[in-house]
Amino acid sequence: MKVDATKVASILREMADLLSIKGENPFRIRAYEKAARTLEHLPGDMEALYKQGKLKDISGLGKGMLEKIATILNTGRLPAYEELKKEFPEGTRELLFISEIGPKTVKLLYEEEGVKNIEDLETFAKSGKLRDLPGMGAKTEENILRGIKLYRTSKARILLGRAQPLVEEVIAELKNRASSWIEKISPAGSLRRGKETIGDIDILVSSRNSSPVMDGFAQLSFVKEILAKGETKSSILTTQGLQIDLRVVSPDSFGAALQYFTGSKSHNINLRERAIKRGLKINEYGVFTREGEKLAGKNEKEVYASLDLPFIPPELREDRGEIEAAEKGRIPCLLREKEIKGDLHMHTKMSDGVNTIEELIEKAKSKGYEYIAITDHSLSLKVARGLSIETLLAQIKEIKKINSHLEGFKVLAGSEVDIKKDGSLDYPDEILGKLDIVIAAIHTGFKQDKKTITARVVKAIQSPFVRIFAHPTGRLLGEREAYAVDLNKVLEVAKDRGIWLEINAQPQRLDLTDIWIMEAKKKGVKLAINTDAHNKEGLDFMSLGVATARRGWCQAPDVVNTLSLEEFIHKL
DNA sequence: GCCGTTTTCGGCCCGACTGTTTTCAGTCG
Repeated sequence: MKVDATKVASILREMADLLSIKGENPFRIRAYEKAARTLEHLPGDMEALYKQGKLKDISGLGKGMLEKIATILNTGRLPAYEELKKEFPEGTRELLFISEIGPKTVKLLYEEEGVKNIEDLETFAKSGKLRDLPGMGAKTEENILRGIKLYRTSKARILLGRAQPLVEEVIAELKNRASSWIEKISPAGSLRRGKETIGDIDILVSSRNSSPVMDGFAQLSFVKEILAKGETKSSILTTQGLQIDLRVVSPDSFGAALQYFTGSKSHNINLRERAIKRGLKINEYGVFTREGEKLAGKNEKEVYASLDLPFIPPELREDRGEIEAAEKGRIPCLLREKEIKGDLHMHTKMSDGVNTIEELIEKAKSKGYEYIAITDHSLSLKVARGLSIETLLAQIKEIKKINSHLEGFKVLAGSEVDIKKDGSLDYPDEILGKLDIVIAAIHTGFKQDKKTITARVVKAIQSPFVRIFAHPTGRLLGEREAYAVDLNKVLEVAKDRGIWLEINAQPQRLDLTDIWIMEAKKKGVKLAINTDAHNKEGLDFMSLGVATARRGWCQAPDVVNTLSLEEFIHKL
């Protein structure tokens, strides 16, 4: 049986939860959590890395964890895990997902009252007996019932592309209600780190008087329920069921608080451990000496500087080696959106888009681009009105004509050509040869096994006409898993053949993912950030693609569409 | 369970808010 990193990670994570219910040493639990997180983000084949002895070099994977991984790899089972599951029935772990309920409460409920799943809990709370347990009361009972309801209706994480406009609205309205008390305001949390999905929204404000800001926040038009309201921290639930946390600090702590609330959690833990080693203490108010003297806090730069580190961009703060890189002065100068000079993947109304080529040009020019590629769908993709050969030839002709009127801007005639199930391309070579740029992509047969689909992609990108492999994993956030393709193999072939991999900037795709972008960069494979726009507004998704690229440590030279028109033409 | 520029034992990030308590435990991020 083949066991992958995701499977091992989920076992370790489950063990962490069960150990916490058991009341084990919290640091032991944290070790399991960290190991799980590490494996979840592991690029490449875990088993291969294990066999090469490379896993032991990863911080957080010690002797004990490696033994467990080995046991799972060799036997497909883990006795320690099975023992734990005997102690606490299946449903008890799920109780942890209910807000207000933590490990202590689960243990109490299970051992004292035999509550072993959410249904039991609901019955027990409704009977009014929960309030009689030690440390519980009527209010807690009510909160738990609300938590159960929330859990059942809870929506998944929301897309970065949806969270961003929402947070802008919230900030605008908050400024409206408490403008004279707000000095600075900024999103924090995973939104600021540019993560592809967001669990809840964090906003930070600096103010000399928090009460009016908190009052304004509690009165926002989005508020369905106020979950907490204090001097420095308040939380609301919006009408759409999204949680928004607001923190207010004094201006001289804004940087420390922004650093702290931007996270990630493990980046912060690393930073704090570093502070301790230096005899310092770091919290959301600043960096302090043992004697309590404040060394930094006003802005993030001085917070990092007080720990002898250069500023680390938020997108890198994921505990993926950024602190070590910072120590060595190797924080890359990350790609900026204004460095993007073109967009190589978009659709017109000839296939499944809504705008004309001219409308797309106008929008692209307004973004300061020097070139775009028109890449409608190909022949056999009927659902997206793929272009017949005749229509494609007519489009190429039209583009030529348009180009003859353009100065300092060029439209490339392209196509998003389907990779058919056998790996062949959807237009004959003589047609592909007439195009300026060919993007190959998979739109059917997602369920092929790893070997088949990898061979299919490899065959396609060996075509001399293909320049870009689009949305390489095919995932749709919240809808569809990535297909089974072996990206390590694809990267190897792409490197050999000089194929560019796409970072598709559609909010639901953001594909390649940050981890694989890092891997592509490591292997020397160039990337193209494209919006795959189906209307002209869609070109604005570029910022999401850039954020994802930044999370993958990309610099301008890693991305082909940062090249000027003149330079780019030579690469085709 | 992990880890080491106070290194093989003894630490391990830190504070706010709530609800239950008469001083704090549990949860959360």
